Amino acid sequence: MPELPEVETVRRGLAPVMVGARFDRVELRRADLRFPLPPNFVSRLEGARVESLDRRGKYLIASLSTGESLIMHLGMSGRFTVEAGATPRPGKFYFAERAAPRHDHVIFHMQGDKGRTRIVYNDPRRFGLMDVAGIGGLQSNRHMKGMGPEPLGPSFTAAVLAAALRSRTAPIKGALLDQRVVAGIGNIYACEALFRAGISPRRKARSVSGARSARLHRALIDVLSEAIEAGGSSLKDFAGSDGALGYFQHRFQVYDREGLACSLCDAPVRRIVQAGRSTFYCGACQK
DNA sequence: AGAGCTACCTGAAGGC
DNA sequence: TGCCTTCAGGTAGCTC
Repeated sequence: MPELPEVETVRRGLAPVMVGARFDRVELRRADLRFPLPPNFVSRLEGARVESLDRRGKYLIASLSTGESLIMHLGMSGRFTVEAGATPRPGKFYFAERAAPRHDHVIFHMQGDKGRTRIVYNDPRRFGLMDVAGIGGLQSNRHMKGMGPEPLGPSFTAAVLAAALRSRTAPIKGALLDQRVVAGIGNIYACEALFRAGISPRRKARSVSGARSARLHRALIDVLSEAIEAGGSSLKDFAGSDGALGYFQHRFQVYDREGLACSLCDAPVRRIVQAGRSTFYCGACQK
């Protein structure tokens, strides 16, 4: 489901109920997401207070009062829902309230100043993950290690982007999906940024330098910023944790628009497969 | 080291 | 209606 803008939207939805609140109880429906949850997952969280909720690439990171960090990734189909109020009794009432509890895998019962909330993690495909990094262990965590710069942070410059692309002979589209080049880009925003920059997704990554890399750098920042402002993109059932739908999908210029007219030149948008994934682009506008 | 491929898992949508 | 195939916002882990 989510790329950087969607994860940021989720973060903004969760922060008000998580930060400052305490894990009163952690309910595991199943402990095998993409990976098995780490040892003592529940006991490491219960009783801890959330000091802050941050995002790194497509990961959410809750810093805990214990000094440990809870790391969360939504995979393709992960979703958080916030429910206010006291924990309902299991049974009819609970299941009547939620549409599809079948894939509710982890439930955080939070106790905050203003009352109790349930934060429900639902993930049909179970490509998402949760991990806990020990004190001081966040940077060396297997999921954090080697991740590229934050595209909306100060360390992501056109020169940094060009340097990361310099040694690569494979197509630029695939390089953008490599989280070591820049963090948080997925299939949608890779396609959209390349369109905005007028760069063919088939072009060798190392030939994206100079003015081209500057355009791509700008396009990545612009498209991600605009998507965050729009609350992300809602495909299928993606919604922010408050249930609100993002609307950036209405502004896609190429993604999922095969055969439709390019917004710049009217040529039909093409779809090709690169590294096993759909790429959408305008053959006339992108060189 | 880089690049390509498979695998993980479920559900939706389309063809017949 | 139902069966089958294809596709989906990600990424780890394997080969070459």
